Amino acid sequence: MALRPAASEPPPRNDKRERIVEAAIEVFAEKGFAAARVSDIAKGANVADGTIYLYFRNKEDLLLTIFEEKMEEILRDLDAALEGLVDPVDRMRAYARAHFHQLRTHPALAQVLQIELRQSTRFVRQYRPERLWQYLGVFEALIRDGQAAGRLRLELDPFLATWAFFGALDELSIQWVLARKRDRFNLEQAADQVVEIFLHGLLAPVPPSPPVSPEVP
Amino acid sequence: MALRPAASEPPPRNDKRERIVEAAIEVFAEKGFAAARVSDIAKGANVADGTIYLYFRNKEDLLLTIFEEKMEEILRDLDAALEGLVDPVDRMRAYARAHFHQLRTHPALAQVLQIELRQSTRFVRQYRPERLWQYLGVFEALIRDGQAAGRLRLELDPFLATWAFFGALDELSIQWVLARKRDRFNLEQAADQVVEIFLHGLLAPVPPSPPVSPEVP
Amino acid sequence: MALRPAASEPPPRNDKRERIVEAAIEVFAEKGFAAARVSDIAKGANVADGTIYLYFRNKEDLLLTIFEEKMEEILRDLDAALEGLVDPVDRMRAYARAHFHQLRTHPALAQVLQIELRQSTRFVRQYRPERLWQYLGVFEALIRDGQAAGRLRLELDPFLATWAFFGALDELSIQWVLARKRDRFNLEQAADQVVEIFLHGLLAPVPPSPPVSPEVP
Amino acid sequence: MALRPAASEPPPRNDKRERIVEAAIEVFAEKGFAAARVSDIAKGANVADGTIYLYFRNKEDLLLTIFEEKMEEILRDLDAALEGLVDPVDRMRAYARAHFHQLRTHPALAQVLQIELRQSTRFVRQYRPERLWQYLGVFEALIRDGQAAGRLRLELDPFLATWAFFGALDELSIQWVLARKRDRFNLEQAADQVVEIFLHGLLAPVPPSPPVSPEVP
DNA sequence: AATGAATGAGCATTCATTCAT
DNA sequence: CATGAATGAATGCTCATTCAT
Repeated sequence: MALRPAASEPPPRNDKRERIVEAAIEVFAEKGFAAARVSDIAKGANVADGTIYLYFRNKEDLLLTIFEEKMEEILRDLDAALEGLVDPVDRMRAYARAHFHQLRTHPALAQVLQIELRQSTRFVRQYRPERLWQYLGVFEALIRDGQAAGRLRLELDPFLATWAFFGALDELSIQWVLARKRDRFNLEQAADQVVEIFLHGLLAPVPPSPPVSPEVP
Repeated sequence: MALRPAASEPPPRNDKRERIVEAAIEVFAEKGFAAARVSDIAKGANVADGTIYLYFRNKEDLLLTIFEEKMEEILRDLDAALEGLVDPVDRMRAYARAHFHQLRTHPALAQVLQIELRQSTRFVRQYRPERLWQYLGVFEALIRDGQAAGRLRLELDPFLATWAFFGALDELSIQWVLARKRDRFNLEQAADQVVEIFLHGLLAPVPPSPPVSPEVP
Repeated sequence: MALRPAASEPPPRNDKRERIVEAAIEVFAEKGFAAARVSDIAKGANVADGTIYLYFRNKEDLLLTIFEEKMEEILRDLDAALEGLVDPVDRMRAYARAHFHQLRTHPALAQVLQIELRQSTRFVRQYRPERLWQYLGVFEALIRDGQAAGRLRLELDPFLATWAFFGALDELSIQWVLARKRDRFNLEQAADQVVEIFLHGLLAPVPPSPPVSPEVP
Repeated sequence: MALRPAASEPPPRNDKRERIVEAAIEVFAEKGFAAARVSDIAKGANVADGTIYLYFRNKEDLLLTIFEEKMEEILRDLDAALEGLVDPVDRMRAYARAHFHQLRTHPALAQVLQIELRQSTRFVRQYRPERLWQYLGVFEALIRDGQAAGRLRLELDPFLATWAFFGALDELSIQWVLARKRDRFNLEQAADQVVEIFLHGLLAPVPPSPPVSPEVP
């Protein structure tokens, strides 16, 4: 009698649903949301077209589901990455690295979240992406904490700073995703530079006030 | 015999073409690129459907044309805004303000450039947006100049810094475009804060090195 | 331990089958044959979708079964209603009343037999509704008997008369079924009037031949 | 050289629309409304599928349009057939003959109006078939006039009588339409018999009161 | 140049039916 | 017998684009 292994992991309870989601990520990434055919996704998942509609209301629901479920995973990873770090500077760096690490390890998903999701009118216009706000909220909290601790400047609006930081990461992400030669891009280094900019700014430290007196002989 | 007035201003050489472009901006902004019907644009421009195809290859070409032509205007405005400013800091501030000023004065166009343009698979994937690079190039040059002049830190990659800065502006732009209550957002202030962050960073200035406790002998 | 009552009545030998038929009548009547989903019927009958196919070949077979089985009941009722009546006039009146009584007491079934059944291409075009002919045959026999007995006019084709009578009843039935305010309609009175028309016709009796001779003094 | 008649009738102003209607009648009659494919109709009319939607909202609209427009023609023909006839009996006979004449001369249309139209949920349940009421109204008025003139019995409800008469005609029409061997059916004769029944009823005239047996002393 | 009627490719979605359990 | 998850065929309709006038 075949014993199931002492339930270490629950067996893929919903094999088909999972396969559909994964296939959809691939197809959306490859062909774009609008051009993706439901039947392509079904083929990719090795199910019948109609099966998709047992699990998802329609094609767009599938896209939004990818966002919801994958963001949840990403949020968990982010929390794990920041765990134990208290210094805002450390947390900021870990945040940026986690963002880019996710990107590198799941490029198709990244493509979907970065590009395709925005093709959904409903997502961009009507949907309130709670998970995205949680994601940003982690950064915003980090800034507020840093301000409270006196480590970060009080005169900067945490809300603006958060969007600016996210925008910077996001733009670089998009460029990386779109870049044909992704190697040209060092994501880790990019993460560090962005953090560096946001921490210290672009300005060169004021040179030790060059002796004002002219070099007149 | 009707004489044309002594060409003081070039007569609106192509009235219809212009009307189509403007109508397209409005319709794309309102309904989104995918949902916008060519016949809606034609109606808005007061021309027949077929007329659009005398001036544009297809619907997407119309979108790309909006990008090309409007970016050209925007670039001219940007150049004008930076004219005479030499200090990288001044130029950076003027750049951000010009960016947001454009946004406020042409919200429908902003909506199209920020949101709808990205719905075009071709734009995002195949098109080489030369004009966008010019736009970014102005900022990149500014950084290189600042570095050369010793005003900006040399260890930062101008390319990364440019994308990061543009991403920050862009993200805030999107949020402003999508925000229902746009008043809640002060664009001028946002511009200054973003520049402030990129110049000085988020870190609070190191407190004037609290007397390190004297090297008491 | 729950004992079944000493089989006074044969236990509903096929509970499920019966429930499916009744549910189908309700669903067909409410949503129409075409719009009725098999799963709706299954839900109404509290069985699984697949169970329906253990008892019926397909959805249309279910409709035809309703016709067959219910017509059988209706025929029994009709026979009972005419039992003992020999005079063609009495039988005709009883026939019409039974027709409309059935209508009033089983409106959902009436809706199905009157309206939905005709939506079935197969029923209308290919099916030879034996039971319907039996139903009509009762009337036709009644006419032939009446003719044989000298009570009814010989020059009228019993076949045509039967269809005409049935058509009259049927049209009034449809109107009653479709009428929102069914009360406005008195079915018993309608039955009597239809019979009256078919018995005596619409013509006013010739006035007692007004004394042909002029009232000349 | 073929001269067009001095613009007596406007040339078929909308060739395509007309062709679509005629093709739809044929296809609906042949395959039934539900089974009729829009592309079949388009093919029959020698137009592209999409062209149908320039003239009709959808497939059902096409069906209802057939009803509306053809009933209008039929009503005109009916009026013409009754023109000049004043006696209710004459009018009744002409009505029945016109009904069946229409049937014989346009069997495909008859099939659609008799059978397919009833397959349209919307027609049967929601639509108020004004044209049908006009058609019936002609008969109802005829009865009222006859009653007013003392020719028809006052105690019969004109409304019921109308539906009964229409039902009789309609049922015979359906049988004729469905009959494979239509010849077996003599429509003119059927018309006359139905009228005969509705005028005089089925009852044999009371035999000249057989000498009630002599008043034997 | 301008028109707008006509075209027809293209695809998401439904739901009756099946069949492994 | 019963289940209900899975199947996949089948099609009405839209709308970007064309082209005869």
